[in-house]
Amino acid sequence: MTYNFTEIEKKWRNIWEYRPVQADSDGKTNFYCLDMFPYPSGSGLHVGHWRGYVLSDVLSRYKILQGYNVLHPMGWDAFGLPAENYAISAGVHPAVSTAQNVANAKRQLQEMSTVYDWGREINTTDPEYYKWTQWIFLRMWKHGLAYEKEMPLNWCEHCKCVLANEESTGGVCDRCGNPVSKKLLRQWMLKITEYADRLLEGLEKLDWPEKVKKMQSDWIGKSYGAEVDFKIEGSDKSIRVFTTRPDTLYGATFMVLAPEHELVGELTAAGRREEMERYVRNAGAKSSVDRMADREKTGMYTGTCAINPFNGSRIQIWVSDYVLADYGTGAIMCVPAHDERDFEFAKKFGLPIIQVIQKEGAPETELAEAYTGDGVMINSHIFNGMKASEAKERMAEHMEKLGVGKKTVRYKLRDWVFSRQRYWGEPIPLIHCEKCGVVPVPESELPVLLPEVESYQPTSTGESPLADINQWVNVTCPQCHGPAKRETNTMPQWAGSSWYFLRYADPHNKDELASREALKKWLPVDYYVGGIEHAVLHLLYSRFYTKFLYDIGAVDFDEPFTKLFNQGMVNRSGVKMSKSLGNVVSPDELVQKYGCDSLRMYELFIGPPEQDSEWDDRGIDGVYRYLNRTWKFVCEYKDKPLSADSADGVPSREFEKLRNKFIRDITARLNNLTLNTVVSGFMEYTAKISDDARKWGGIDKETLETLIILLAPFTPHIAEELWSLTGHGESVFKQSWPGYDEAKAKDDLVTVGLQINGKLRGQLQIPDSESEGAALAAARAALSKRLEGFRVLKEVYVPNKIINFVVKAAQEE
RNA sequence: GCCCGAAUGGCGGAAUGGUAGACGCAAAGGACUUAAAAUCCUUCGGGGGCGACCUCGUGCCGGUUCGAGUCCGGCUUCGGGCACCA
Repeated sequence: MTYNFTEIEKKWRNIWEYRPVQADSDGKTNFYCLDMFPYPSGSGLHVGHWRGYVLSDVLSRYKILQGYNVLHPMGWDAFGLPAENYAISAGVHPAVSTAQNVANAKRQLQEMSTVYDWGREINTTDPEYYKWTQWIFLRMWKHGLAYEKEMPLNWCEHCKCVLANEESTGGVCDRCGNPVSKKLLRQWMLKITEYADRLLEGLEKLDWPEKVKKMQSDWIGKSYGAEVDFKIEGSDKSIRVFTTRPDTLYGATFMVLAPEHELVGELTAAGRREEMERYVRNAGAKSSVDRMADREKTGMYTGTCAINPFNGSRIQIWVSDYVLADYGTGAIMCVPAHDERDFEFAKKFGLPIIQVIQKEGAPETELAEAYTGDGVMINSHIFNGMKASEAKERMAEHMEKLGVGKKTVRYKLRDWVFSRQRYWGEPIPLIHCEKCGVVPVPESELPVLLPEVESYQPTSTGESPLADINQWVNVTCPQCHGPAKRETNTMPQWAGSSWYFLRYADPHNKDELASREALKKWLPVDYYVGGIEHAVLHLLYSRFYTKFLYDIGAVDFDEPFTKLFNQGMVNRSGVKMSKSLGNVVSPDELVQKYGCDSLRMYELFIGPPEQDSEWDDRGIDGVYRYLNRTWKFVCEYKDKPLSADSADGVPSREFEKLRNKFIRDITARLNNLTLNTVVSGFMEYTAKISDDARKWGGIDKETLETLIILLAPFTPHIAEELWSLTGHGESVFKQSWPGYDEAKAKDDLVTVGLQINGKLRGQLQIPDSESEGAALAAARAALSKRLEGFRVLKEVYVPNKIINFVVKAAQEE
């Protein structure tokens, strides 16, 4: 009587394929449980991927048993650099390698027996799918959200491609880890900044980890301040700056322009031009990494001055690369007394420092460093004596009155660089006509198919490989029918994943991205499971897309994911599993050796789901042994109900109590998603009822069958087989999640800890309903020896928990 | 530099302010076996005692409380995010 998992798992996988475990009837509450879909890499899935998928599968199966109508789909994010880079390194066409990788990953997922609805499988590289990816882009273009711009962009020489701001972290390419440089290119941009405020406000109502919300709001980076105009001496022009500290305006003793600022050439005095050009060129050539690593301030005086609009003093205009061209106005007013960077710059170049805020009670001495705290205004004319925090508001109003500035708001968020110079992506459905300019491909002609080519290697020129395919590039203009050329850049990997969750609701629709009805039924996503690495990429882009689709009336909700859960990574030797480190554990062998149920349960047992965990090859033995014991236990006792001798009812009441308690605990733990403790709970409970069954020579049917149902979401095969062995013809997933009765879960006797001065000194078993007086009397008796010679100052009684005597030695009095 | 987390046995980890170390791994001893594997039983934070027991113990220093792994203040170390955003 051994547990033959190979046979059992094979058997049920086959049966489930014909009769998928999927809730189907209407009239139930709908529940949309979604995994972040993977890009199908060549190395397949490892045990780290399984972690999230097991979690969402357990949750889906639990909801099915609770009677929900569950949508749990899966698909493939198959366009983009990772897929293309893999294809290039493997020397095969991306379409071929992608298809292979999808097939392999799908096989792995099916070996997990996840309840994915494969009838809804989607693939971002399917023309029927990317037709709608292109459609959304066209709608954005028509609404003025997509625009073309030539500007210095993040360029990765290794990927030979531009990167979005979000894809360049710490000056390094998010994809390949190589340094990013700036390159002047004409690119398509999406005006995500137009949604900055709504993307920020929308976070409030989301049930997401605080960490992710914070990362998004930091990324959007809203700051309140003022724009101020500084007149240029000897010119009628002025320089506009953005500052969050209008209260420090009297302390502005110089200005700095970014090297890329448009006025740099004009303001540079004749004798300094050559040197300035050199400085600007050097600054532009620095990679982002160098620019950040090399924090020593450099800069050059233009030879021109501006006028401080409040006190009329002449202040020098400098150029330095510590000012960013693409934030604010690309120019700043510098208040060295109250800004660390300005202080450093002023010290280095001998520029004046005027303190305008004094820390309350601090002596009036020269500043050794910038003071950035609050305080009282000094050297600020009529504002002297005011608190700086209040002066901020007053002075902003004052400058509005004088007409030299106005209150404003700025964001760190930049527009989204949306075009890529690579082959393996959705073609951007636009046409460049010499006469008509940029013309959209008519919606009726979508999708614009990605042409089949022999050579898809990236070029270094900043142009897509598609530019070489003349017969594809050259078209007639849809408007004037004259000669025109297709846009040859493709969309970034994020395009297809920014809306895929909508398509699952209605994956085969040929007329719309999804029908109103289907969207209404399923969206927004109730539960979204995935890694934290997409905190500001995919999750921000998806929210932007959803808000746009809401605005054009395509969907009637404006946040796509109601609840987000980030599962922790699975590490090995303290580092992330990755193919390049060679520390990847493949689930395939483990399934072969221990079975899918064991691996599923071990993935949960390994640690708290939201925390990173360390993979231990031997740990899986524990759950494997547990499942074997459970198997033997059920098989041994399925035909041994409690005998008639136990008619006094004691054993069945005991089982009833244990059962109700366990259902209560497991349900609570499942709702909390503390799934590691669910597994330990099963181990303890099964051991306990096995012992009792042995003790009494049997176990009641309900207790045995409840165990099987409760196990079903976690270890579906063994549960289904045991369910069948206990004489049921219908799937265990047609059962209902068991309820419990709090009254029946109650213990008659409770164990109470006995303490003296907070230290444990004994235990006491008392009836649950014992009165406080009786409990204290019993406790006093139990500790009588220890209490001798002490005076009891206080007795603390916490029912069902603890009795504490606060005492003092008699002779101390 | 700024902003988040985290710190508990040999290891993964458990513990609504109430009996710290559940559950599992590893290790040691035993049973079964010709033997091994598998399985089952026992032990398993440190120190002390023949012993029922005593004592110390949740990164460090303080505080609140009858009682702190848990709450508060100040550190240390590690991990993550952002990083010249004016």
